[in-house]
Amino acid sequence: MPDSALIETVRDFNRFYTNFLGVLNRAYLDTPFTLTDARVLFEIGSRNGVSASVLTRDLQLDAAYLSRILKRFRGEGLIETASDPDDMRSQIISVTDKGRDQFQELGRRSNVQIAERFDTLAAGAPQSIVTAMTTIRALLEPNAAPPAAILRPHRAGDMGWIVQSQAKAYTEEYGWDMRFEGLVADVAGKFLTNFNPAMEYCWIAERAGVNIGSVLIANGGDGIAKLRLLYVDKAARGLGLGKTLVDECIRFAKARQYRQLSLWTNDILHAARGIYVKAGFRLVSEERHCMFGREENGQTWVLDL
Amino acid sequence: MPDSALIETVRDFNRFYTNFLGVLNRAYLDTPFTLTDARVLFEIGSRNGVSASVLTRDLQLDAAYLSRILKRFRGEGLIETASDPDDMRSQIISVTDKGRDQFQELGRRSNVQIAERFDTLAAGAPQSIVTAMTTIRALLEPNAAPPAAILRPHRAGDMGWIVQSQAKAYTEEYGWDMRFEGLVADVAGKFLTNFNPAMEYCWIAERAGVNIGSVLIANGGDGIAKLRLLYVDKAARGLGLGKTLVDECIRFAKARQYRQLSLWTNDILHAARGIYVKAGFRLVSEERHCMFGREENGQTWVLDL
DNA sequence: CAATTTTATTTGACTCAGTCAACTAATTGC
DNA sequence: GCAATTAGTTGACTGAGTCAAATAAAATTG
Repeated sequence: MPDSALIETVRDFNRFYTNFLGVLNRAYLDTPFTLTDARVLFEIGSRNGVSASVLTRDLQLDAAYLSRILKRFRGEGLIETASDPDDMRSQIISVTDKGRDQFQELGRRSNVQIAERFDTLAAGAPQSIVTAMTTIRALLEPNAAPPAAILRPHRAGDMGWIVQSQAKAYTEEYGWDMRFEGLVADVAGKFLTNFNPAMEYCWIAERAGVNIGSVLIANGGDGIAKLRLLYVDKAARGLGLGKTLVDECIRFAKARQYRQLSLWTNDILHAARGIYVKAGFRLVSEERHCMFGREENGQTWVLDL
Repeated sequence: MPDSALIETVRDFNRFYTNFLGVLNRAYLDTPFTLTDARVLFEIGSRNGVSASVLTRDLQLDAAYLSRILKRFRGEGLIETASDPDDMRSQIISVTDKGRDQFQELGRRSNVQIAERFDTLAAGAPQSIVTAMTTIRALLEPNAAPPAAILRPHRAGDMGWIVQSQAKAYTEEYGWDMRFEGLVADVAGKFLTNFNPAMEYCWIAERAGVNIGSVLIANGGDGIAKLRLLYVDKAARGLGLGKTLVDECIRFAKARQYRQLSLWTNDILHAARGIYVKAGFRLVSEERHCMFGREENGQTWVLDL
């Protein structure tokens, strides 16, 4: 549950941006088109044939209202419609040359309007605004074009991200206290301070510029590799990402000729344990503990390589 | 003149956000109020007396239309108006208790709506979105006053944020390597693992739901308090926040009857050192080192309490 | 396979958000 | 002192958008 300060900031921004858009959208008063007219024409012009019911759905418009807009556009020669041979109820709408000229003219006016508004801003401000807009768009609409997750090596700040994300997630999901965050920070700190790139590695899973998972291998000595800080963000679970991260660890451990891969987990982390079992790990010890405020069952698993 | 790719991105974002706001604003259909009603009531409720002409200007509304809204609100007992003694044409509008209850209810519904929408997002996404929104707002409206920063105690994830932010900032600003992040993680981990709330504390500076600074006090034994991990985000510098954080540390250390406050810094951190000097710290030792990849001059400062 | 339900689209009737013009009262500026 | 402007209100009106009912076509059900 996002905290109230965050929610208040979103609402404040929404009020601000409603006014901002209101000023921009009033420009349509200089044309015979309403904002809705423009949205419809633009959507038709951006697609290669589209049905009215699809427009109704995507633009959240009343079907009767859309019908009237389309009738008017047909009358003005901006669009043409043809019956859909696959569904005689339906019509396929496309834009005419005249219509394309019109929405391109609307586009030019909109471009000029934004250019004028942005010319008044400080140097560099437009680029920063666009970067921020892209961030908001990508985060609010992650499924729009779900880019593939990639695995990459860690870089500055990622250990902090691991600490923050796991602390928040496990405090919320299991009620663990700050000592858990302390332990994760300690593990992360030691990993970085003593990092040996020949035998150790950290993978970060990232999607659309946002971190969504992690795992690291540390050298435990005596030919034993330690798999640590496996984590998949709630929003990215169920996609096999955890398995991918563990598989990558096993591959790395074998390539570096470790003789064994070892890990400590808590049995309450069911999804993770399922991955370990399927990967061939065996349980070698377990003990009850209260390290994080709740009584848990810690377990050590190993995989012979 | 901003380039066409930038303009196109702005327009694309505006189309997206128009739809996003359209979905949010439709929530008002569950109340007898229109979106404009809500905007008016909210604006009146957020100010300590306001005139109709000011509302007309700030909300970009037709004066006749606003007049009707206000008449209806008066009829429903949501607002009350009084003549302005300085201008008998003008009226000062204020919200009644009933009106305040009403817009607080609208606010609650809006909060729930946004909370539900944001709960579906990836961990960290709400924070990133809010940061981006704050950036857009500040750049499009440079004359608006930034919201006040607050200091609060740490909670789950904050140590991770400290590690991440300082690692990114100092890698970028000074080229320090991962061992710096390792050290910060180690300090943070030990602080949490051994946390003693009677003698230790961590302050997080937050603005509009976004973390912007930190500092912590750890018990170094022998009556010595250690000031650690002082940090102010680049976007919040120059406002005296660092001094505020240090002052809070000194106050806490004195209240807990430590005999001395000690800290280790690097002289390249000029702003921080300036704060320490002004606070009365004295330099007791310094040594060249290469702990983070670059040759730096580490310094230990102390303040007798 | 026929009957029923659902979907796509259109048209009629209607609501009401918002605009424009004209008005009164008060203030400002020359 | 008077003309111009501002603050606010009311009357009349436009048109964006909604709701219901209609026809035609497709999908579903028994």
